Amino acid sequence: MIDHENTQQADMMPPIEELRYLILAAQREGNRLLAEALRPLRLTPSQAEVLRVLQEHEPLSLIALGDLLVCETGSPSRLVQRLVEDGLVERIPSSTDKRMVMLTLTDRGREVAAKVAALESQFYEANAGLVKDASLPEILEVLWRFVEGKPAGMALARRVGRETEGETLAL
Amino acid sequence: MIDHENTQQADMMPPIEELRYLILAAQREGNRLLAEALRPLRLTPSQAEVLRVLQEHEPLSLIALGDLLVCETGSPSRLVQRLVEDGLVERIPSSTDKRMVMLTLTDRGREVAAKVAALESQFYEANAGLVKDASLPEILEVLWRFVEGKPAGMALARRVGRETEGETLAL
DNA sequence: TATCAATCAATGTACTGTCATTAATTAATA
DNA sequence: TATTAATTAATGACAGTACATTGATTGATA
Repeated sequence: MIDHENTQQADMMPPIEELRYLILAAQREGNRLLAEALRPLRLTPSQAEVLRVLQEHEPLSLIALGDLLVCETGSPSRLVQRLVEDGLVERIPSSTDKRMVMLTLTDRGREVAAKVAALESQFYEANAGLVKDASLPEILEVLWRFVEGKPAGMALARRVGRETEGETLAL
Repeated sequence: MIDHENTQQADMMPPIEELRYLILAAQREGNRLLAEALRPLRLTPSQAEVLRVLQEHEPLSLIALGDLLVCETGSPSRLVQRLVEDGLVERIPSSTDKRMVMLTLTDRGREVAAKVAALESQFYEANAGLVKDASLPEILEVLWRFVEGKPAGMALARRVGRETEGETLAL
């Protein structure tokens, strides 16, 4: 008999569905924690990601920034706009290609980015205990398989630090 | 010497940060895939979650629904509003408590919910291959540890199907 | 019963995220 | 060179998400 609808264990959610919702839940709650930690800096998690990416890769055009962000797919114009208004990021029209805008951190942007990095380190340390070192690689592997080739996965692939090796990227 | 800032492997992202962004990326891409699959039904993933929860737990007040949703924290008034407008959900003012509104699926809502369930099954089957059965329990455990006690985690805990056992819940 | 606190739903506000479209510019091709 | 296609950034539209507040109702307490 097929365990289809109403057997003894009826409404038991299948583990794969459980995984889907756990990923959703973890993302939401992680974001909440991070948002709270970032509030004193008056930054949202997405804005913080922009600062951190610029910190490590500036100068970047809008499209190049977008290719490094996990938090957004399209062109992050509006995300950057607020950071410019807040004096953390500077937009310099490219002289060679009049379509492009080059983004750099202001001095204040650099200071704030450093604070973000420190906050994030704290956050990671606080939560490192939840993951046994042994299981971490397996978890990473599964998640990588799911996102590889997709926009957010490709953005992350460009950022995990294998840039200098150059063989796995093929941008 | 502490591997602090600029050694050989300088900008290597720590695995815990990699995990954070992988969870973000997986959530985003999963949502995108699901949104695409749901488009023929003219439903968003959040709306689909409401239908599925109602399918298994109706009737529900708005607040009780909110306590079962992973996709949202507050009261899902507006989320439900669209489903009512589309004729999938019905709102019946409670007679015993005039503050409450009881939500049920319409006949069409039940049909659509069944289609959603079928689509989701397809989605899970298509992606089941990514997870080795062996590693799934470990992954679930890690994610559970992270979300437990938090709103989204509690919502999910109420839904994974251990309701009838009753010992792990303590709502 | 009268008062106060808690609960439920709704709503305002701001920001996020996705998709589609537009305008300007550059690159490719006839 | 002239035309067409592709690229870059910006923007409009819409739904989602978070947090705070409001108004009505109910429950608890004096």
